Amino acid sequence: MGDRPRRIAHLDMDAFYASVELLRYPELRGQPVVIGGGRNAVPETLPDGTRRFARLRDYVGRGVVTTSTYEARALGVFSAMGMMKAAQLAPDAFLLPTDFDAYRHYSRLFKDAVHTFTDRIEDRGIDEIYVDLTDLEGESRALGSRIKAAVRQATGLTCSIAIAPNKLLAKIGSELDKPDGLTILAMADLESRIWPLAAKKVNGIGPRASERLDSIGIYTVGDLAAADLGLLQEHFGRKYAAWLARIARGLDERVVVVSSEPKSMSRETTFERDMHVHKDRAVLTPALTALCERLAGDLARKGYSGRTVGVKIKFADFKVVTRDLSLPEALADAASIRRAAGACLKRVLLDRRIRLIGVRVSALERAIESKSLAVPTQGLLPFDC
DNA sequence: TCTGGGGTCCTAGGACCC
DNA sequence: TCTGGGGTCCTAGGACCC
Repeated sequence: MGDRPRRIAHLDMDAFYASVELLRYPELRGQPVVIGGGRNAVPETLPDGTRRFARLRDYVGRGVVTTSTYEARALGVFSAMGMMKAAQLAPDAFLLPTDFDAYRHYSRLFKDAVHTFTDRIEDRGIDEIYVDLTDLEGESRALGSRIKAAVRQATGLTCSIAIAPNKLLAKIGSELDKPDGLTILAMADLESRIWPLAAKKVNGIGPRASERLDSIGIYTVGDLAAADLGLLQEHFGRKYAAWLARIARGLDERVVVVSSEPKSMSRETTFERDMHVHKDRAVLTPALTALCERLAGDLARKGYSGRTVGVKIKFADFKVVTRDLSLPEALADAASIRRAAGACLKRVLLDRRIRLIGVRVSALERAIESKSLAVPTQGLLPFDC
């Protein structure tokens, strides 16, 4: 193609899960609503046709908030917050269960709508995408408006879009005018619009890096741009320091990746209470088997097998250990995964109560004809020790 | 009343091979 | 009695993202 400057859009659906729920339950519009309850949060339809909703104060368990409406966010309730803590902040907020089938449906609708403009789309999960608009005609703002209108037409939902010279700036930009935002960023806007932002607003600067930046007096992207490279290298290593220096200048060459193959698939579960390795064997062993069965179902449905099986254990103190086992041939069936997982588990010192167990299959290959591979099962099953 | 589930990528050491 | 050096695979842990 030509040497036109790149034009990259980042599109982010606004409060996606919550907004999908409001399509279904319009009477909750304008209310604080939290998504993340279990089956007991399913609304009850009364004889007169009105619905009764669960309230956050009624929640009991170890779940976290998946999404909340802007009204709930105003009360301090955000994604990933423990539900019990959220219930303290907003006891009267309405609570709904997650319904991933519905969210996947709307995800398909909005992505299909954008596909009518271009196929240069990178999937970034259920509610966001990058779009390479470089080869499209039209001024950025007009193009952005048309895409937003198409998404709204297809789904009834709003999204926020930023169009910028690269993915880094587009991603940051889509947050700047949420919800229902449209932001156009050029390199010339770096100093006025990006440098004032907290460093952790940058995709790739998480809680740990952010904390360490704070500790050396770097709070904003502008601070980062002004920082001495040597200082950054001392604290973050050569590679990450170089990356930090580049992003502070708004530089990012990553391309929009239109298709990719999965690298791993996994299933995990957190128990309602921490499990005792011996006393709760009757819970743990079937739970592990069930995870292997669900994982085998995922692999079969998507047509993959894998050569490496791994287990994950999170103890009551939140310490996580993993064990991997690579096999001579790819496998995909539940019994083989279960045997390999059992072999992995024997290498874990199970000396504390267990909060979570998980199973993963990686080194994936497209399963033409997946063979089941016998892993030697000698001795006791895990948890039976 | 803390802290889910499904992913990706990076690092780093050791084994093993040439 | 001096111990080089790639390359690749495997494993474990951890940061980060949605």
